[in-house]
Order: sequence, then C-alpha cells, then structure tokens
Amino acid sequence: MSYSTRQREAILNTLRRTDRPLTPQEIREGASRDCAGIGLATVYRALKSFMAQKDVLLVEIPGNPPCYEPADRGHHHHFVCDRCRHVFDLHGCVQDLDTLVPRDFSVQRHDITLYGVCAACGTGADG
Amino acid sequence: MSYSTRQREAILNTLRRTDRPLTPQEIREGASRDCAGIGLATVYRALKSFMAQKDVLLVEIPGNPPCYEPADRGHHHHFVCDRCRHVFDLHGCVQDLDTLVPRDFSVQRHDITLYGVCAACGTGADG
DNA sequence: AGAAATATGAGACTGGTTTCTCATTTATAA
DNA sequence: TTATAAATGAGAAACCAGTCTCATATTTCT
Repeated sequence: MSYSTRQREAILNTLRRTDRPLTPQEIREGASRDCAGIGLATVYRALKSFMAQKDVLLVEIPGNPPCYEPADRGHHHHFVCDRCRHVFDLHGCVQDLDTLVPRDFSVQRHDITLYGVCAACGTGADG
Repeated sequence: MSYSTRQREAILNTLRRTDRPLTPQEIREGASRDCAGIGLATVYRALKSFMAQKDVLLVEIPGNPPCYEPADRGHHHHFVCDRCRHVFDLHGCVQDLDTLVPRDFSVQRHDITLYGVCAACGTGADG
C-alpha cells in the first residue's frame, strides 16, 4: 500500500499542471512550490511507485534526459525544439506503421519523435 | 587529417558487416575479431572522428543504450524486439508527419521506433 | 630513413543520474 | 491514541558512459 503525502500530491500536481514531460529535477522544482524543501530522493521514490501503479509513464526521448508524464494523456507523441530543447506533446498519430516491418514481425507499440523549431523560436522571438 | 589504422578499419568493418546499430561495447567485441585487444577508448575516439566526418551516425533508441551505424544506409527507422532486445533496421517511411504539429512549428527530422516481437522470437524458437 | 602528426591501450578520472542509509516524521488502521 | 507501515530529507554511495592522461607505437609526408 502507499500513503498519500504532501510531497506525493505536490509531485502529481506538478506533472498534471504541465503540458509536457518533466525531468526529476524539473519535477522537484515544480513541487517545491507546494512543498518547499522536497528532496530529490523523494521524487525518485514517488515516481517509481507511481509508475508501478501505472499512474505515471517514463518518456524517453533520444537526445534528452529521461522524463515523466501522467499516464492518462492517451496515445500521443512528442516534438523537440532544437533551439530551446523544450518537449511538446503532439496529438494525433499516423497510419500504416505496420507496413514498415516484415510480415512475420508483430508490432505492439511505437514511438515517434519530431524535431525542428517551435513557434516561439521560429518567429525570431529568441532564435 | 586522420590516419588509417588497423583498429579503425576493424571498427568500420564491424559496423558495415552488421545490419543493425551497435553499442561501443559491441563494436569493440566485433572489432576484436580483426584486431585483438582493441581498447574501448579507441572505439570512442574513432566513433567521434567518424561522426565528425559524417561516416557514422549515432542512433538513439528509447530504452536502449546509444549505438552507431554507418551513415550510408539512407533514411530508415528501427524496430526493437521486446524479447531478444535486438534492433532491426526498417526500410521505408510514413507520410503526413508534419500534420501532427501546429502550423507555426517546423519539422526538420524525425525518429520512429517500433516495438514488438521479431520473427525469430515470434515462432516460439526462443520466446 | 627521419621528422612530425596522429593513434593506441590501460586505467584513472569525471560528471551526472539514481539508489541507499538511517534517524525522524507522517499516515493509516484498530 | 497507540501501534505499525510507509514516507521523508540529507548526504553518502553506487553506477556507468564517456573522457582524459601519458608513455609508446604507428602512420604519413618529404
């Protein structure tokens, strides 16, 4: 069983109020808002337990450190801005992925990551 | 300028004769065939230099350690078998990836990784 | 062949992330 | 409210990929 604590609530709130996956460090910073002084070990422990309960998912994006997001966002993919390095959630998906593999392979899931320049960086705002 | 050495040739040969991306460790093991006692530092140094010359590409697959492959294989993606963890090169690509992002984002490249069960594992051969 | 540039192997080292330890605190159940 | 299980913070420790050092060896140029 797991107990509900101020720290764990703060961690979940941080994940939920942000629309992109966060690193443990970022989660700690966000959670400090609700729960000053929260430790990094606490963040790791809580993430581990949330993942075991399938409330949180690990998101691994090539070229970026591992990050986490709530599990209830449904199937989606990610966009990484090459300038500001921010990760954005994308909605929608593509068809025909199974046609890429030989017939005797079975495809169970997939990751798609797009890279480019986000709106803010593209307008010359800071790029 | 860079010199051609037994070690570097062994590394390139290993990358070329294997049809999937390899980790530095795997590269070292493969290169030992041609060049016994080759050091890991040598592998890293050579990879760095090959990447600078654009002869070799870094392939980062979520959930797997960084690996490398020759740069002349053209645009392709990867399949990871959840049973044997092998990485397979896939040929072909999909359309309409740009439609996933907002209009003011620009997409410059993408990674697609499929996960599932490969032919060998699926036949019950060892799965 | 001789000189200069580059590469090598071994192992120490680095930088960063994740886990562990342990004394203390907090949450839950009876 | 008491007992028990679980969680916490701080820092130490473990872990690991990748880099560096340095004495030596190899390659290339002339």
